Amino acid sequence: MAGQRIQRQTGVALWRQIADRIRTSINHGDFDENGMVPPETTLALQFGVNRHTIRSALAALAQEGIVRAVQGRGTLIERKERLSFPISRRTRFSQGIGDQVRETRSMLLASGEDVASSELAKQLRIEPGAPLIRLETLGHADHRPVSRATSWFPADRFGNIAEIYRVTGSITKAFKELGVADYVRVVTEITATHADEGDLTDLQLSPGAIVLVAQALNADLDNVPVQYSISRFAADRVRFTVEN
Amino acid sequence: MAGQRIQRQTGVALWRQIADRIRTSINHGDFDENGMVPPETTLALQFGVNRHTIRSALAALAQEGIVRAVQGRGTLIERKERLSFPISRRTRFSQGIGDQVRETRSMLLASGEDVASSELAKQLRIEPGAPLIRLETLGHADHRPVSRATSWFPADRFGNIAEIYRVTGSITKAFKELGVADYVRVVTEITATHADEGDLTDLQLSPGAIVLVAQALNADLDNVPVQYSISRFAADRVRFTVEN
DNA sequence: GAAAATTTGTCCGTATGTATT
DNA sequence: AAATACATACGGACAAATTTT
Repeated sequence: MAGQRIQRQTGVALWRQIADRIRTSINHGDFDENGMVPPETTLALQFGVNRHTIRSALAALAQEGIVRAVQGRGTLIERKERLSFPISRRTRFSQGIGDQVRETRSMLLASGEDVASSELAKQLRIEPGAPLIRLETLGHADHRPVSRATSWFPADRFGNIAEIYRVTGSITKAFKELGVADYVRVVTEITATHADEGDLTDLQLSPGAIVLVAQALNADLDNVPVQYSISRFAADRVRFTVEN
Repeated sequence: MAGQRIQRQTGVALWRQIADRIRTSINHGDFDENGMVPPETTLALQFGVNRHTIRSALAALAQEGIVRAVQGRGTLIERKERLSFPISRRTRFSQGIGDQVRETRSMLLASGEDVASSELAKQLRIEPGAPLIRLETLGHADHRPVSRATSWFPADRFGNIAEIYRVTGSITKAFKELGVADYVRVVTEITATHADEGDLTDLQLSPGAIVLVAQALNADLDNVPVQYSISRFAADRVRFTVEN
């Protein structure tokens, strides 16, 4: 790992740039041999900064719960994770990552009624202005938040999906109760952007963090659209895989 | 667009957080009506900062070529773009986006020989230590850089692919000359991270910018792996679409 | 065309945060 | 731990260019 250069006077403090890179390295498995981060003096040399600056970066990571400094021993890696989300016709939140974590949980943040915008109407193949149910959910894996999603459902078919979801905590189960035995992913659109205010609080991120945004359309087995959703994933914690 | 809150003392300067949000809003089409950004005083009020801080943010965006300030008139939006990259069995760089831009171009930055790491060997289904050809390429669309990629090919089959690519500027054509009539995408892995030093120069980004990273495996029609590549896209300029 | 209002550009000074030594 | 240098953020005042009245 040679010449990790860091840029000055870019509006991002050196300690934060370094913290971001160390976090990435940890998730990439660069320090797996020892289970700990290199000594502060080594890192200071590598990044070309003073040891105090490295200490600020490690303090930030310790605050996030990613590392833990032990006097006399070093800085231990507490947690590393990047969950793999397969994207396929059968994409679901919990099933795909079921073998990677011990516990997945989904909670309802809010729900309400919207009218279809022209964009939503086009996707769901309904009339603009038609009533929709909106669900805002937060997905956890092993007690860590990984994604927040907003989903829209045609109100005529799924008028009380919010209540059912609140009880079951699963879209798949809610669909089943409402007569949709199965559903498939039609298309997924993936972009990346900086975390907004809601991401920072809901996903417990720090400013400058990255979110992967997946806009997805699901349809029932008759190919009638049943759900359009916009999900925002903490980019540090996930990867998407597309198998063809 | 209410209450855009901004976080202080997080290691990320206010002007950079604000610049990132305005860039996102521009790409999202929030200011399409006038083709310009709201006045500095309005933005200062919205973000709850001094006008000077807004000016720093807009100066950064002007530096990127995204906006242009005109005294007395306002701050005009110069450019917004997000190319759509379909990911499927038939994924290629130029063909998928061919209808979105006037000109695509690909250039060879560097080439060389590597030996297969354990990870690369596993992906390409060859022995670790086997010789590989490495190509580093830069993809342009309409004279703007959009992606930089590093690709590896088994040297026994594709010993002089670098030369052929240098002439043709196309992986597909190079494969054809080397006896691979057609090839398909086996799997794509998508992550997002902050731009590194190479991204900043090659893709003309500013620090704190985001890159979408696609790690892809291509195989010939006998399902023998022929290429493993890691491509880094300027996240502001692209979106990936997965059709199932 | 002239005046007023709007909007960006530049200058001053002060306080706090960041990074090095 | 303390001193130093630079970046960041704020506040105010005024100039310059453009649009509106």
